[in-house]
Amino acid sequence: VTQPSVLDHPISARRAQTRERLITAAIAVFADRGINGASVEEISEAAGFSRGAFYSNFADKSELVLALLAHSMTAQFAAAERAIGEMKAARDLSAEELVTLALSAFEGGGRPAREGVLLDQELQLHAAREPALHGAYRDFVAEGDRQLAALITDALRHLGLEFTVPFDHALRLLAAVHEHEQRLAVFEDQPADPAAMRSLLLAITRPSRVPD
Amino acid sequence: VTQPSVLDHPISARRAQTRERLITAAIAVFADRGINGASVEEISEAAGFSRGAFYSNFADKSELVLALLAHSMTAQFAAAERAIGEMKAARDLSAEELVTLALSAFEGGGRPAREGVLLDQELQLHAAREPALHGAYRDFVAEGDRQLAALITDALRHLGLEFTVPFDHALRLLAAVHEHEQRLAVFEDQPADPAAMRSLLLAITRPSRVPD
DNA sequence: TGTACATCAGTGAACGCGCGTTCACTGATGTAC
DNA sequence: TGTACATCAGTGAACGCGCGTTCACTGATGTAC
Repeated sequence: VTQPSVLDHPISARRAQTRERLITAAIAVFADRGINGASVEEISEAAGFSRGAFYSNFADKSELVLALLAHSMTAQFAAAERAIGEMKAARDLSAEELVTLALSAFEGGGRPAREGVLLDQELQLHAAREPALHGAYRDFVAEGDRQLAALITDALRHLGLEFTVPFDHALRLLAAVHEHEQRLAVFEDQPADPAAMRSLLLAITRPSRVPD
Repeated sequence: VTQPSVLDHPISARRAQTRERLITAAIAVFADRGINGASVEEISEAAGFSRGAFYSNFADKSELVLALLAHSMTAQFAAAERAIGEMKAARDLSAEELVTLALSAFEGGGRPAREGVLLDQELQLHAAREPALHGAYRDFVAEGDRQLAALITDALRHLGLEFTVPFDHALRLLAAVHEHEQRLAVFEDQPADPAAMRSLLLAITRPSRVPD
């Protein structure tokens, strides 16, 4: 679903920067007010612009949401790249630290945890309600899974482990548990407790039979 | 957090019924419009009343949300009871069927799957944004976990299985995976694929050493 | 059982505020000579 | 480099709609004798 931009002109650097600032502001405002609860005024003001500037850059509020989805995707991929790098550099991490590191890249694309979790949940709900976004959201998830698969494969090799269950099941289990813990952590004062994740890892991995 | 009702009078049967109809309507409207996106008019109309009736029964929209949270809790507990009954009656279910049966009682309290999932997610997000609701929501989750623990204990005994990981970790893993699959199913046309759940169960259970 | 009155539950019109969106404008940036 | 003009990006006032909430009212239910 390619949404035509407001203008077909090549966008100037100044314009791109304004858009970027509006999107960044929207992330924060959406996270704490909700997509429906956030007003165009709040977003514009948080970005340091008037409402007019908003409408000069986005056809309407729903185009912003679309842009934000795309932005989240990009941010997530960048965070994944970064995580791969960190993982390769890390030498003395435990299995669940390594896996949590990998997974963390996939919620909120490296944003503050609470904000990223709430925004993702908000976007998911929004996409669920708009049939037009179902396809886009599925692609988003699928691509995320693909990148996550690469990361986890690396991590396992690095640790000398292999899964005792089919790889794609393992992936879904890890993602599910990570998401769940992150969501509950929003209501706690301390960060998420990694104990359940550790149990899961112990249960679904074993030393690799084929050392490299 | 005990919210005082609009009136302190004992509520008449008629009044109770109106409240009930408004709450039922609100569940459906919240699920597909979002809590913020649903108007008092839509809700009242769906229940077959005027807006005035709404304000005769709830101080304002946020009191309705509170009532709905309480209602969800009650519905969930009732569904849990029912699930226990069904489980005791069932004789020839596989392990993951039994566990999925138990878990299903805990999302949406026996409502249509899609509606229940969306509403729960909506309530969670709402509670996350209102610091005043954090405590109530935590209690809600804690009580749910307690009931789920009872259900799962029964199911395991029935199946002659025990967990290979600490019981409360197992509980969190099961809940996490179930939630995750339910949420993804909203975007698919078919119901959730139980394969990942099956893998999880295989990985974290073993035949019980202490037969009864 | 019937009548007179009091209270209750729900109606629907009205109000005012905030929001999304538009638009005539102005100051900033870019271009041509 | 400087001036004249054209285009672009953002401003802020204005508009109108929909929403939450209020309230004077009416028909329904309950009570007393």
